[in-house]
Amino acid sequence: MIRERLASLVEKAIDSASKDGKLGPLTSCPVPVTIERPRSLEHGDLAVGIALKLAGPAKMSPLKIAEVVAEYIEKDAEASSANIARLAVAPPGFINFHLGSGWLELALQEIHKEGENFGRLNIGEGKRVLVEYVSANPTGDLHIGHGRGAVYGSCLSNLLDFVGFNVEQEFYVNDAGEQIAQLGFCSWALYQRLLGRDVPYPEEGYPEISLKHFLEPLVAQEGDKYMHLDAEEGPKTLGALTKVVIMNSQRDLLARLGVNFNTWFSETSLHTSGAVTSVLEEFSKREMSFELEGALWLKAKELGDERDRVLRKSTGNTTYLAADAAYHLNKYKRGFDQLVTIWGSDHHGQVPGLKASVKALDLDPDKLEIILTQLVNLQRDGQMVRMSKRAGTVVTLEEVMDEVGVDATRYYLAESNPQNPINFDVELAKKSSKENPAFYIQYAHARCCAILRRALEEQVNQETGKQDPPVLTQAQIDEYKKEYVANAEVFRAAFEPDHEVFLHQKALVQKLDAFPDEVREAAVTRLPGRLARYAYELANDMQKFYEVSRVITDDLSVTKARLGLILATQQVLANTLKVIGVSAPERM
RNA sequence: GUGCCCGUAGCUCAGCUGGAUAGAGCGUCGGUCUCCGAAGCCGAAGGCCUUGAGUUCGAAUCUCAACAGGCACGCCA
Repeated sequence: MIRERLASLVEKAIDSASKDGKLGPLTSCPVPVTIERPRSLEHGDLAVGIALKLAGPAKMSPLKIAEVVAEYIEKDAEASSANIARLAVAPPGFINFHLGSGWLELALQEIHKEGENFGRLNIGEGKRVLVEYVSANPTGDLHIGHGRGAVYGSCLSNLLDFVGFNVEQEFYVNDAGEQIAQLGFCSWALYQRLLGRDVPYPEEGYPEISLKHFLEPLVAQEGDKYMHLDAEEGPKTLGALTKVVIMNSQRDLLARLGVNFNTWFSETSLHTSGAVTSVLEEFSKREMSFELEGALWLKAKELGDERDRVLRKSTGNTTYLAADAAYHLNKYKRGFDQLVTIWGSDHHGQVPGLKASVKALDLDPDKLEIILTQLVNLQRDGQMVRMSKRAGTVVTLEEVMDEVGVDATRYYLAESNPQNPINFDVELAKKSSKENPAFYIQYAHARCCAILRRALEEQVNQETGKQDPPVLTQAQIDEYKKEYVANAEVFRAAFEPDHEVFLHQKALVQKLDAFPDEVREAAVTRLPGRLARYAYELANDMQKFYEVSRVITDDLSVTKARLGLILATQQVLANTLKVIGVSAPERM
């Protein structure tokens, strides 16, 4: 908020200066003004590097431009009333602002006004967006890679919702084709074996050990009622049953991770409804496909792919791409304004094919955004854990969550950017689970709550040994909350003249104030992990503030002001944690 | 071989659309609780941003090349 106001002041100054002919050939500000945060405190609270960007078009030295712009800002009546304490030009051409406490008071008031909506934006304008992610085969346990996609997709969905999109989250169930047939054979064999019939287990199938825990409850519940089935019906029936068991287990596990879907879209339904055949007809109607050697091909090369792709094999079976094309056509037909598809990076080879099929159907390719999440290398004590599905040595997501804790797992996966590969060391994560960032942030939140509780609770007087009454009553707190909204000046008493102390206080408020900017940045770059890191920084600033500023004091006006600051901090921490899907406990 | 992703402190990661002295956490070492939660705070050590060119006022950031790692290159899903 502060930055926005400042940016418009700077822009205004540039406009008037250029109209006065003070900026060479410029007649208006050609580039948007962005206010930055200087790294070093010596450079002030905020800075603008616009003069450096204007140097080219204005044909003047950046320093000179900065001086001119600074002069115009100082002339501006609004600027002088806006409580800028000091303004300085520094080489190579920065304009640095030192802000007075008035800005800070307004920032705090804003947070109290908005409450749980502080940081919420409307860049989505209510547009409907579908986020598809995880989309694992229902043939086994989810692993850490799925976990990453799940957490990323979930955080992105929360974030898009927070910035005003109407978000739906969908899991595409790959429940058709070869893999599910394999599941049928394996589960049928395993079913019989569990009930004592000596049949061989398919050698090429999923490892027996990775399927066993899904079949066991099934056997316990259903008993031997399917034992009479033949070699055709057995795999079909058991496959279908096992699929449901696995899907339920995936759903439950994801829910534990805070990942919840609106819809589970079945690939099979695309085949049974005729959507796949109809999309193939659509391709041929548009002359975007051709037959060669008994197979049906998509003319993908014409549409930017490096080669053409098979839609229907010479066996008559359709390919994965055909189903995917049908699926995405279905998404478009459902009327979303934006489609976000999140895939593991091992599927990046499919991207051109999918994009080509979208173009071939004359759908708007700009609506479809495909985001790839890089792989997670699972380590244990620095040693790479080789993941082999065949050997059954996959470490499941559930095991990781059990070992390192749900919040820590979620935070760790949320924090990283999807395009970077990450190493997840289970032992390290476990070891540091007491000092991990998720804990630290939650601790800061709990501490804010503790301060409020402290104010409301009776205290044992250390000298007299008797109970002292609470410093504040709930009625007073309620009264204060109204004041926080009504009058920004109540916060003035929170700040101290002592420079060192004030720096910490100011840093905290500035960080709070930056939240909406962080949200915007995270949303447009599709990097919700920024907010995870922001939460950590905010927690850090809160702790530093806490060290030097006593909240509950004898001075009621100071107590009131600082409590307002603490409540604002708690609010923003809670808002951030909500987006990244980590719980915000009141005590721990 | 081709395409995509990546290479920043001992380890795990940030670094926004090129901008001021490259930042955190963990780990290491040293301080700090008669006082709102010490799961905290303060300080120190730790860097040829893989290498080499280029673009420019200015590059960890953009371009090209090399080197190293990962993934994908099917009428598999």
